[in-house]
Amino acid sequence: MLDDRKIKILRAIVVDYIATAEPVGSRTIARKYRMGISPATIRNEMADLEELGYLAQPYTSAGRIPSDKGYRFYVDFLMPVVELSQRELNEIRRIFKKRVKELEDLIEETSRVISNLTNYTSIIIGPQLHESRIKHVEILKLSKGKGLLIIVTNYGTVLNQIIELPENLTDSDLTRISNLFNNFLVEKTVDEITPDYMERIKSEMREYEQALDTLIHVLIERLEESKENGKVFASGSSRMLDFPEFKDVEKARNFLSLIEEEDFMVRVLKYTSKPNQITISIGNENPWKELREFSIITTNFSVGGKNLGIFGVIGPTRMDYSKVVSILNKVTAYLNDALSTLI
Amino acid sequence: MLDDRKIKILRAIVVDYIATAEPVGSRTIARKYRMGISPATIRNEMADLEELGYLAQPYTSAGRIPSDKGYRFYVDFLMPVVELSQRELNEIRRIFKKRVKELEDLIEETSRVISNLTNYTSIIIGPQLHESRIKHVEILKLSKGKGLLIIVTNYGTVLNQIIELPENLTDSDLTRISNLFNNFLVEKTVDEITPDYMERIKSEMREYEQALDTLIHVLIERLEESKENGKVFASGSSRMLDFPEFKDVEKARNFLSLIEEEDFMVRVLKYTSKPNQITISIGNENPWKELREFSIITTNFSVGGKNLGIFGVIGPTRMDYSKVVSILNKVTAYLNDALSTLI
DNA sequence: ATTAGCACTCTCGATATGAGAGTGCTAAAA
DNA sequence: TTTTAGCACTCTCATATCGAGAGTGCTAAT
Repeated sequence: MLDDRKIKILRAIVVDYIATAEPVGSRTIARKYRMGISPATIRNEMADLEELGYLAQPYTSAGRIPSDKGYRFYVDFLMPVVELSQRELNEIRRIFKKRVKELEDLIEETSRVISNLTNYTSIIIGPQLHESRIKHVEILKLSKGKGLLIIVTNYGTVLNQIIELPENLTDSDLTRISNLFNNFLVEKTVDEITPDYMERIKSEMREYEQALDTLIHVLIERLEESKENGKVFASGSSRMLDFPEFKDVEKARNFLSLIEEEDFMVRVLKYTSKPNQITISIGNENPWKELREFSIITTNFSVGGKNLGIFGVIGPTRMDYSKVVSILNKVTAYLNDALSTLI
Repeated sequence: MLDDRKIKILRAIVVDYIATAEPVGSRTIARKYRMGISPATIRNEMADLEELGYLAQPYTSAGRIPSDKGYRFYVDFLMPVVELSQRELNEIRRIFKKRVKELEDLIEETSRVISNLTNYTSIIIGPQLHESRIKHVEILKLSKGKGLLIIVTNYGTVLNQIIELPENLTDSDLTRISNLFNNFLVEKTVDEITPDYMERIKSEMREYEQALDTLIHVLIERLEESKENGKVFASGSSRMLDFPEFKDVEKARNFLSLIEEEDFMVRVLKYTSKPNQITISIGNENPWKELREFSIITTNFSVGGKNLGIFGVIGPTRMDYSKVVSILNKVTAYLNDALSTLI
């Protein structure tokens, strides 16, 4: 294990590098962090730390920068808990004081605040409906042959889907079918609504067999989809171009295309996050080589203990971990609170 | 007016510059575009064209590049109509063959195709509900004190809004209120639902006066909002970094922040577009100085002659205007068609 | 065990240089 | 009168050179 002095030096390097993005030299540390030992001694320690894998040197005779392992050590053992400033707190509160329209908007706003406060890119996966309960089902006729299937869940999420209806179906037929669906589906969780279960509806109403066939098919497909895939929002990807890490346009381009690939980002967030805790994934710890130079910090939000969605911050490995963690902590608390009173 | 030879030269310069992003010299034109006149003659003509404001010189003794006026002339008089390739046609058809879930998804997909095919950034304002008719209103109880107001329009768009309900309201109260709302609102256009009109509902049901008060307020607010503001989608902003215009990170950063500002982009699209035609706005023709170096091509989509939304492509003034116009034309046709059968 | 001293390494910014592309002008050719 | 060849000139851009500066590792002294 590292001795006390090595730890102090490692901490100084990580902190300084996060702040300046410049490789940190022995002289800087001695002067700026008042270690009480000479640069030469620090140099020796730094050589040790490099050998142990905590530091790296961009090129011979430059200062040192933290390696992924260095950041990991910092994150696990050294990172301070920072208090948010009054300004930051106000900004968070402001969002959650506004009256909400839809769940989705609240979540989108949340993503925006996180990005504003951290200056990194924020990504959020909206409500996943796994454990939600059906509140209401409605089938409406829009025009000849076209209808709209509407499903409402107890989280206030509304799914809808344009469907084809047999032209001879009357309004009262539709009402009967709607009622039947409601009888079968209301208060069931999305997970409980299996194709098998739905087969029973068909036997209830043989007369509409054909209409029900497609209807049920569409409904199941739609629910299946919403189980896993909440909508994805990303905010503040342009902010990243402020960091020296992206002064090279090629790198900026790669990062932005990555963010635009929603499916990929969903997989990343899902893989990275663990329920009810903040997880930090640093550089090469990510199993995707495209993310080798990024760190991802994720957490989830929930209501009544049920996991609803995931959000995360992505930035260069030289990330202000402690600030991001504080902000995520605070925002999650507010969001969970808002959700539980909202619903 | 320009004589024939000047026009030929101007065209050559615009075409070449759009393709290469390099200032075009007299020699290049003589060789590549086989004018049958010598570079010296071309030089004289180019000097004239510059004096007339159609060309500009990035610096003394570089080649010429088109000015905004030059592009404008090209767009108005010289631009060829290009046929789409089979590949491009297929890509467009593929999108519109898929079964649609919601109107919004179709629109989002459309935006994505446009960006894919043009390689520029595509922006789209989703359905504005001005002239849509209310199909159905539903008020559901989600939990104690919380409810959900759902409004369905004849375009299959579903608005929803979480609301507070008096705790003592029973389910049958809600049904009565829902029915009342439906009686008053169904088949009305969004524009027709004014606060005055809604006052009459209250007089119908004095017993629920307080509940109705907030309910009506929320409903009107929600409709008001949806009249103007469809959701905004942007696709392919990262693509822009491929253009040499953005090799400077600072410029890339500015562009991306611009795109992220949805409100601004909505204003731009609305100001730029004219109903039922493709409009092209070049560089300084845009009244916003932030857009001085960009061109915007917009058009709108509609169903049954009613304007539903706007979409546009934004890119550097050195834009492949004819290609973008062809693609927008084709996509609008397909989209309008899809919308009319969808609804 | 620590540190001063020093030679050495590497980057980075400034400066110089030359090739290349292109122009405008003049004078000759058509 | 119009076109063109020729040429001197301008400006950019890529490359090379150079020195300052920052930082290191090693050695020897403390």
